[in-house]
Order: sequence, then structure tokens, then C-alpha cells
Amino acid sequence: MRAATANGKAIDLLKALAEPIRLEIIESLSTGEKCVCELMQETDLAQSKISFHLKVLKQAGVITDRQSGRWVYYKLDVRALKSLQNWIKKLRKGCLNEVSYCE
Amino acid sequence: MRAATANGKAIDLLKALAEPIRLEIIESLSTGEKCVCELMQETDLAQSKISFHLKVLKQAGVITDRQSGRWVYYKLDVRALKSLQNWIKKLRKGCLNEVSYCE
DNA sequence: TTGATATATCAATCATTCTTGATATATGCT
DNA sequence: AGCATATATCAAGAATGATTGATATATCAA
Repeated sequence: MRAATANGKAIDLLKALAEPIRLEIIESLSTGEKCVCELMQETDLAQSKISFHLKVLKQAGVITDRQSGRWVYYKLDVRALKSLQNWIKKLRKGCLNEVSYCE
Repeated sequence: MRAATANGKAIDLLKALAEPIRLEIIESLSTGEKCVCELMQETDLAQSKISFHLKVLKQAGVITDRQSGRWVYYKLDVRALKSLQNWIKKLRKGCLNEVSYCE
């Protein structure tokens, strides 16, 4: 699934975001850290389903997790979104592959 | 496949970009309008494959086409990228669903 | 220690997307 | 008209991704 280009990271991020359930999770996390059980309540989705999507998001680097007792808390990593935002900007300006200064 | 939320358009855009071949096409188009035959030469991919991906990109609104004689020219629509960039910014700032002013 | 709760993982199934090769359509040239 | 070129579309198969229900693991509380 990993692309062999320098855009690989961006592709993983795009893929991770391009799914309704994952987007719902992301939006929920944008208001702050949540444990899986809270996400379950909010979204009314099966636990294994949520875990599955959390894993995809984590692997793409959009979220991070931390365990506390029985709970695992997930949190948005806004830096990933910021870097994706930047990547899109470069793409748009046609300077993704350029060595030269962009813009 | 269409999401029932206001994010549907963004999801389509994300999906369209989240694929190596399509990204290659997009990058190629970022230097200017090209016909399918030029894209074929540049990328060394089968014609039907390129047409398939062009269709996905067009449906997502990232590219537009125009016919001229036997050739069909495709062109990036940077406005789509700009609006995606904006959408990510909002997502990052947690104000995607807010009625209120963002930031 | 036993039981309950939180989460992760797995295997099977199902769904979606991609690829391939073939064929169709339209345009222009001779 | 007949042929060549450019592109689109289609059907079948391959690959990838998502869902489901079941089970495993870890933590806490009694």
C-alpha cells in the first residue's frame, strides 16, 4: 500500500481522510482527546469497526494514542494536517518536485 | 460511495488524489494542459488506464477537459485544490461544522 | 482470584476499486 | 469512401479495503 515516491506520506494521509467514518472520528477528535468508548457512544458504531479505523488513522500519522489504565485515548495530530495542507498548496502551485523555492 | 454529509465533496477530492497514478497525472498537469496522448508518453501507461483515472479526477472536479479535433486536453482546476486546502485548514482548526466564524 | 470492562486482533465475508484487453466512437486525412 | 489516430467504455478478473462476529489481552475492582 505504501507508495515508493516522496508523495507516499501524503497519499497515506489522503487515503486515511478519504473515508466517512474516519472523517467522523477525526472531526470528533478535533474537539479534544477521546477514549475509544467515548467515540463509540458518539458515533454509535461497533467497537471493532472503530478500532480498525483508528488503526488506519494512526498508521497514517493523523492521530496519536496514549494509554491510561484501561482506556486508550486518541488525539488529533494537527501537525499532520498542517503538513498535508502545505503539500496541497505545493501541488497547486506546481512546485512539489521542484528543488527551487516554491512561489 | 457518496457521503451524505457536507464533507462529501471533500471526500471525493481526497479519494481522487489518494492514488499514485492519479497523483502522477495531476503533477504532470500542474505544468500545463495536456492531451491524453501526451500523458501516455510521459507516464508510459496503458491508454485505458489513463482514461479511467482521468475520469475519476474529472468527476471529483480536480481537472477539466476540452476537446479539440481528435484530441482531448485535460487541465488542472486549481480552485478545487484551493478549496481542499481550505477544507483541511478548517478541519485542523476544528471549525468544519461550526456556523460561527473560523479562527 | 474472580468477574467486569476496555480495547485490539483475527478470519471470513462482502464491497469497492483497479487493471487488462477488446471493442466502440469520433475525427481527420487521402 | 476508406483508413488511421485519439479517446472512451465495457466486461472479466485481480487486488484492496471494509464489516462482522468471535476471541484474546490487559486492567481494574471486589
